Amino acid sequence: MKKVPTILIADDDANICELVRLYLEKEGFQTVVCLDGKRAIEIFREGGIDLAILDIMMPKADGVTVCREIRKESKMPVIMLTAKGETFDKVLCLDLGADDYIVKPFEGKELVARVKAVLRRTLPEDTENTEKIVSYENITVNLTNYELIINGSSMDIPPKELELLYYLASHPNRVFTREQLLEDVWGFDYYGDSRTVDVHIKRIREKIEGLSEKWTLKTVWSVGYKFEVK
Amino acid sequence: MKKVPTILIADDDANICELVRLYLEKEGFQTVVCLDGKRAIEIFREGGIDLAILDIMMPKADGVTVCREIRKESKMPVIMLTAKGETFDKVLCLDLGADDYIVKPFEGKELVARVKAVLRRTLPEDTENTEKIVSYENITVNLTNYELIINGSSMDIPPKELELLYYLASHPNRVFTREQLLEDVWGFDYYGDSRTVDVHIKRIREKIEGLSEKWTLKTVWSVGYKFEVK
DNA sequence: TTTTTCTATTTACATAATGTTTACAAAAAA
DNA sequence: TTTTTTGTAAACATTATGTAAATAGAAAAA
Repeated sequence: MKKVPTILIADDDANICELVRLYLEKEGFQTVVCLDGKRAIEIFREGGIDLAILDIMMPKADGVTVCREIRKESKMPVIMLTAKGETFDKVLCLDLGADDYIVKPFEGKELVARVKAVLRRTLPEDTENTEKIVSYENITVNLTNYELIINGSSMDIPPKELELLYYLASHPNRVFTREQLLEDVWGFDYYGDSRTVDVHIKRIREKIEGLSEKWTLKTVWSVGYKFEVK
Repeated sequence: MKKVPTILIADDDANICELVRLYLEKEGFQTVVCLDGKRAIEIFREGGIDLAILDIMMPKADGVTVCREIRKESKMPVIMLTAKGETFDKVLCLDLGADDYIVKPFEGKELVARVKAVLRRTLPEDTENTEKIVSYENITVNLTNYELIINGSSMDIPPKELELLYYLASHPNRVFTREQLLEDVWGFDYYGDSRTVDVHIKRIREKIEGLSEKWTLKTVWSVGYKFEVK
């Protein structure tokens, strides 16, 4: 359900690259590393990058140039890396369109926090503006606030059940196989028993069944499940 | 329809004052100049100042003292001026609450850039200068006076807890992750343990839970916390 | 129809994931 | 100094999740 962000790391110092890579991968991010600015631009153009960490001082094309280049073509978030004492203007940096900057030497904690903060501010903007809410008659499934409201009162429901319900409800009347649900709700890299879906469906039903004539969680024999709306 | 920011310059060296004044006025800022710390405090108290540039070494009251005095009463941005080689601890400086510091001798470009950067970071917050008060039924969280009033009587609560409560209460029913709360309540440059949030939530709950049916601090499993209002 | 086979539902349980509380140390304020 | 606030780590508690097995139900075959 949640894609792992891929982060481009560009620094001519291989040790720094390695350090940053380790910190980020420990947090579950995917990383791509390169040692000069020219290569960084190539990788960026190939696509698939969610955030770039650019050293200011790099051979072939410095961080400022790379950042400017990226900004010409995209709003992808950028964090600049700068050595302490290096002549560098942080204002220039932010004016360039960089989203944040980190001064070397830095702590892992700080790096990770800044990366996460920038991603939170930039990535979710698409999803934050389109609130993840789906409603029918007297039911509202709100994935933004993790809320399930039926007949005006909010109900307690565990996250996975809510996600599953939201997924089904946001594609009303469409049947999904257990495998599809596992892939779409649990994630492409989830390797588990498809009976798991059944159990979750049951648990959701306990909470919502009989509360409306207009909608229901229906079993489609030998196929899967659907959220049926009349 | 943007008001021109007024900047207070305090330095015992009249030449420096003049230099700073010229740089800033060239950029369209309004300025007020004074030569010692005591006068700086007076001018600050008279109001109308948007940012102060304070030399650390000044007669009557040094920059550190002035900054501390200002911080007692307001969040007005402050930039410290320090001579190269002067014994000075930039950490102390920022801990004081200063927003930035500039080492003499400086270039006009740098000065202007830093002033603009600080204003950009701080002014927009000030524009939300409507009183920071939020109320529901029998609870009033007042961040302006650091007051928490429930059922008409004011309760003792430490500042951080109040800030957290205020933040949550001012976005009712919205879930925040621990990371978001750390960033928004503690500040973007805080890199502490996210369990810290839990502990603060617990401490707030000890003080406010059970005092109303209409609102509560709710845990949203695997997500974070929210201030729920019915 | 009856039987068989396949599929879904339910239950119970183990384990994993997450939240809460406590205790204490460090930092800040009084 | 003493007190209060704040942050951290660890023990503890709770909730969620996934799996397996037992049970029930529907469709297909005899």
